[in-house]
Amino acid sequence: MPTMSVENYLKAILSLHEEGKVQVSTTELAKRVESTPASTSAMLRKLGERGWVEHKRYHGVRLTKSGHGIAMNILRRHRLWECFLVEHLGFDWDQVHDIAEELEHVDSKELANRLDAFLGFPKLDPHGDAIPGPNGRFRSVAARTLLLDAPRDLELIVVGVVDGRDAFLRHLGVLGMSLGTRLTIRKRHAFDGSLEIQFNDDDDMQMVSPSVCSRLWVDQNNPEPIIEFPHPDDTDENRKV
Amino acid sequence: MPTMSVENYLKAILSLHEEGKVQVSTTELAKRVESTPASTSAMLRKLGERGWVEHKRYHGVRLTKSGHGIAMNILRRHRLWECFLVEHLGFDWDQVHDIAEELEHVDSKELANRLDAFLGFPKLDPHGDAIPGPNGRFRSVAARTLLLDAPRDLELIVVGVVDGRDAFLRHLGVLGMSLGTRLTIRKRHAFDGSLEIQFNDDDDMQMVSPSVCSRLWVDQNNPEPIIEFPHPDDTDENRKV
DNA sequence: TTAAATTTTTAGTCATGTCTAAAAATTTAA
DNA sequence: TTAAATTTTTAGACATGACTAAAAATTTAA
Repeated sequence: MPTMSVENYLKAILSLHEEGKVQVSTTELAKRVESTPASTSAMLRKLGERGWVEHKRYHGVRLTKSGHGIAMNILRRHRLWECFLVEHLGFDWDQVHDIAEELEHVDSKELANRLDAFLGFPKLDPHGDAIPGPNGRFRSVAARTLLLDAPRDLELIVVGVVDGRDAFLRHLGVLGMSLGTRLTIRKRHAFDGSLEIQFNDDDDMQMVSPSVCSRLWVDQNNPEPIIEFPHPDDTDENRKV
Repeated sequence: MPTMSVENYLKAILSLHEEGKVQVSTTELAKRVESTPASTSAMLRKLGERGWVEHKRYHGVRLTKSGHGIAMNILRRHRLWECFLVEHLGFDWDQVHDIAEELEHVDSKELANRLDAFLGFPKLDPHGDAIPGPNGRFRSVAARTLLLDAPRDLELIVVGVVDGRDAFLRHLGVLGMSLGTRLTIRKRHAFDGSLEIQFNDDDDMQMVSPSVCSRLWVDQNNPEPIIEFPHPDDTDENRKV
């Protein structure tokens, strides 16, 4: 039932959450959706009334369970369409964003699920971002992926090294990483393949070279999303395709 | 640039034109777009101002060249998406209308053209309706199609009979058909495969059995649409895919 | 801690597109 | 041809979602 405008606001709040902001400020959100703080303020009141965000005047918003669910769904559809546009229609990965921005609002669970199946249940979109499953959660990574191959926006934990030489382990120490470090890939730089990593313990960002990333095993850290919301009857297992 | 609402009105006017109405009345149009005559009246004023329809107060509307072009484009996208949904996502042909109704408004010529190519430049959608090409005109039928295999909504001309027996030719006479008869398929009945045919000379409708349809050769009658509008630089030949 | 700067909200408009009710124009029928 | 019925348009509201300008609250700095 939410309008396109509402969906865009919820999606923008989600993306700011994903960037580490727990409370999202009105001005920040306005910038993200390309509107004014005044319009955003009005919208936040409405989103609050409908139970999609928690909003304390002058103190920013955060998504509620149901708001988070809606936003994850938009993100899912956006990224599935991006896959389709690149893999099947031959668009370049940098041309598809605006079109997916429109397609994502086409409202049909059935459509998203069938498209998902048609694409072979991809875990990553063409930009290397994680695609939420039909339950509104990011899909699990196959245990022990190389950091280099892991999806963006998913909290990971370092579980092993490919290369046990002292020099490499010392270098890891310099980067502030070790076994057990919790981190999230935030950006892939196409130019040299390096990743921008967020360390989840202190929220620091760090650039990591592809040669380091290809020597680290990671696994998905938290099966539960920060805010829990999935309905018991809407899991990966009993999806209707 | 037109809004979703405008697109829906133009599409509805087109479909009424296709059903033989030269001038479309406000009430009729209101019924088709599921709004009130008052809202429709207001919209018609706007469509007139923008040059998409010709509207004389109290006397109905008809599409202008540019309005016709826009409407044909929506129809094209609608039918291409229906093809995609049925052929690639495995929907039943009777489930796809509402979804295509949303997808058709996603505004990208590039997307439509690539989708068209992906689908193999189909001439018919899953309901047997003709799909307009990128130039905004229905595509030509391959010369001498069986009437049974011809697309809907395209003016055809009877050019031959498969079966020359007297009995068949007499039956044709009873139906009011002969070589040179101009007609348009308006509906396919899934139940028995019979077609509802509109005779373009007198606007009469007639039900024709599939056994008759499979014995008649037809060709496309008028390469030009009733209202001419294609731009010289936007033809089937120089399409960008 | 108080004044200045910043952020957020409210107030008031505007555009789009919808509606109902009433008025105006046209068509139909007596 | 005039009255009745129908169709179409206008008038006046309303909802959504955007904007600018101004007021209120909060944060920062002196």
